[in-house]
Amino acid sequence: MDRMPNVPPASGLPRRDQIRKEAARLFAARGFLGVGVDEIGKAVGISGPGLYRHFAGKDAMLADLLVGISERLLEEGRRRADGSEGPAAALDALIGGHVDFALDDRDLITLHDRELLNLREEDRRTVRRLQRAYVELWVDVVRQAYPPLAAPTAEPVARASVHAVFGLINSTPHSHGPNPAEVAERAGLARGLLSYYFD
Amino acid sequence: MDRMPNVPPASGLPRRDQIRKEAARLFAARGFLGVGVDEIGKAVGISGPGLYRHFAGKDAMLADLLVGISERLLEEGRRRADGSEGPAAALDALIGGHVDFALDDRDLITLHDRELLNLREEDRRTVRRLQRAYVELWVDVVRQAYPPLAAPTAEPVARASVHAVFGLINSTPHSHGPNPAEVAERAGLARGLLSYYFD
DNA sequence: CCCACACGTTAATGAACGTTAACTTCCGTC
DNA sequence: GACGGAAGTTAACGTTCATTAACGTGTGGG
Repeated sequence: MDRMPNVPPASGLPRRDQIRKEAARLFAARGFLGVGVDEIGKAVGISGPGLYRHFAGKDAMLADLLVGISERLLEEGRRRADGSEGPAAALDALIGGHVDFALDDRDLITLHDRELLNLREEDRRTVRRLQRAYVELWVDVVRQAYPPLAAPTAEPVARASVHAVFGLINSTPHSHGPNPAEVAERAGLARGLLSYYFD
Repeated sequence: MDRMPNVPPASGLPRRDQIRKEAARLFAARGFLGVGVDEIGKAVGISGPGLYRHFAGKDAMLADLLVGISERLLEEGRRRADGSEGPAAALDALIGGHVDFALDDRDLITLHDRELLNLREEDRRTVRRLQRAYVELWVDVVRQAYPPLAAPTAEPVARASVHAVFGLINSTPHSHGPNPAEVAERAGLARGLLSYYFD
């Protein structure tokens, strides 16, 4: 019986990373439940069941993607905030970092808030915890950067402002292609939104 | 053979509206592909296939929901903008209207930008066209309300601002329960974001 | 009275899908 | 040079699910 040969990755990426990338692309385009494992396999040049050598299952792929992006957002956000001098610079660093993610990992940003409900309960808790910590980081920095928001009663306002900035930046992939000028504009808008509280 | 009796709607709503409501709730909670027709049927007190007396299929339910909310948003937005005196009042009216939708049809607002990709090509085009018209309405009003944004080069900024306001208002259902105070706060934030361009 | 029709029911169908099983191929190592 | 494990393959399994088929029931107008 003749069978298809075992052909190596052929790309520079390790197979596991290649799977991550293609799965993210497909999930973003048609939703987690709208994509079959055979299709993911075909995208990386292997058969569907072949994926099980690299991930425990389809659920595990989604969990890997969402936990990964959440961890990297938080980690990089902390690194940038800590490496900045003063709250204003920290805020600029956070904005820049988030914009970078929205550009480089556009698919993951899309999945990040759309496919949470397809995670196993435990993974969902993990991701939510990371997301919460990331928001907390932003809220702290914003309240330091804009003293009026430091008042206890202004906490919900600060939180809502942060969500508005996320919505603004994250809507980039939603609209047109990766237009750097437009993205820079959005970063400027984000600063503008927050600087409103200076008046 | 004994069978289950035919029991009438039992609720004040017509069956079709009852199905709309429950389907929206379930789709919002677990995603279009994550909900089976039997489950929707059970939620309204009939069997799964019984739904086919009211809708042509599961796809048709989603299409009905998304086209419906898009039409109502546009229609009500136009009514409010036309009924206002001056651009500033029109903008306030638009914000108020959108907030009302986010409160009253919270599930639909969630679905509106998450389940587009599960529509048949034709329905997707219809919804996108309505969404685009709604955004256009907002952009026009915003540019009239804030003269600096009327400049041709400021068009992308105006558009991004509108998306930011949507993100801000629509994130309400994402977070906690239906807290009127918080929603009012978000409406205020939305005005604040835009009034930034007055300076 | 009856009968047409709206509105249900249960059973069956057929396709899609995630996962497991059994088997093959290639390569680095002793 | 054998061999063990990593990384594939195809085939099969069991479920789930949307949809259709066939059949029943209540009700309002003739």
